[in-house]
Amino acid sequence: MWWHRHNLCSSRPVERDYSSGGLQKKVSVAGPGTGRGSPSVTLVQLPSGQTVHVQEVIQTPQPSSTLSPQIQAVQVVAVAEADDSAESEGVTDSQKRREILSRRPSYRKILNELSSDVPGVPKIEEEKSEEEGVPPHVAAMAVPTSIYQTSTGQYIAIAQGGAIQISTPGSDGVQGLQALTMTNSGAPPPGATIVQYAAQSADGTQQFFVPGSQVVVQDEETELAPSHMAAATGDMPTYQIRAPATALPQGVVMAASPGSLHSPQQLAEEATRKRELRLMKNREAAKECRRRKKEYVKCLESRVAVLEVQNKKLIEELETLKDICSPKTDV
DNA sequence: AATAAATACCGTCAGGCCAG
DNA sequence: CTGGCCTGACGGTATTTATT
Repeated sequence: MWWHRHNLCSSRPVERDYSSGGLQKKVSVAGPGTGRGSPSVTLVQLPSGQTVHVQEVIQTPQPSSTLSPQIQAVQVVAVAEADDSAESEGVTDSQKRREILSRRPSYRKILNELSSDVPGVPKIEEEKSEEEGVPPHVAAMAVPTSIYQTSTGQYIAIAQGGAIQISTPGSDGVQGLQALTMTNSGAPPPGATIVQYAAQSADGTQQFFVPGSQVVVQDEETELAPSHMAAATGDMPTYQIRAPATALPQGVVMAASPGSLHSPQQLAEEATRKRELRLMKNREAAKECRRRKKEYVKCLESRVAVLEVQNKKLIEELETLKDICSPKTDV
């Protein structure tokens, strides 16, 4: 069990919720004292119910150490104070809590600030690393206008210029990345099939039928269109992109180009598509955010370890100096 | 082995922040 | 001002650990 004050430099009231599996364990931190020149004292409520005073102490610059002048240490100066019920009651309501809570700098910012102070601390890259989701790969090839995720977890991105990108997320990143360019920029014939795509990858064969602006992406498990499935074999996943029919099976993602919306149904479909896209992006963002948070916590924990060692050394040094300055006098 | 508790992880929502 | 990004909060499931 661990708990931190995440933003060591923050003077705002924060509340940490280390909930897990429906059980909530909270560390409530009330606002620090208002005294400017003196160290600010903060009330911290531990999961056990104990309330402690936490005093923030500005570290003095130590050129020979790994500390930076901005870094604040957290010092527990009193333990087991009686609970302030009024204070804890005030934060139970979700609405009130949201009002109390305020934004803190992102983990990337915080960690980068730390890393600029401490050479040993690695920075969080501004760009996503290669093992992160689809967007980096998509952006590397073409700016996508539509991104779809199939029920099998594969991503399909269709760019403005007609490039189609298929990616299969694997355990350590996106695998089986493939791309093709549409050649049917002219008037599409009535019907579904315009472009067929079949690619042999490590995962198997993939097929695509691209009918102009409005497309349907689906996999083999939900529905098959035998007339278009020239190369569909076995259990290999198959996607079909074609003009939308009437009813869509579960798992089908509808898409329409923004310029061709007419009926309320199309508007609803567009809204659904936008929502799906937003959810997908947010999903990826949440993953990335959690990864950064983990990295940040690791960084803090390593700093704690370093500071503990340093503290120990300083105490030993102090004891040695004491012995030197005041040698025992035998009586 | 069965069960409970703890922990880890995920997707979604809400809302603040910020560049354009 | 707005759209996109980021992240806390929440509720859910899966996995691990402790207890009986």
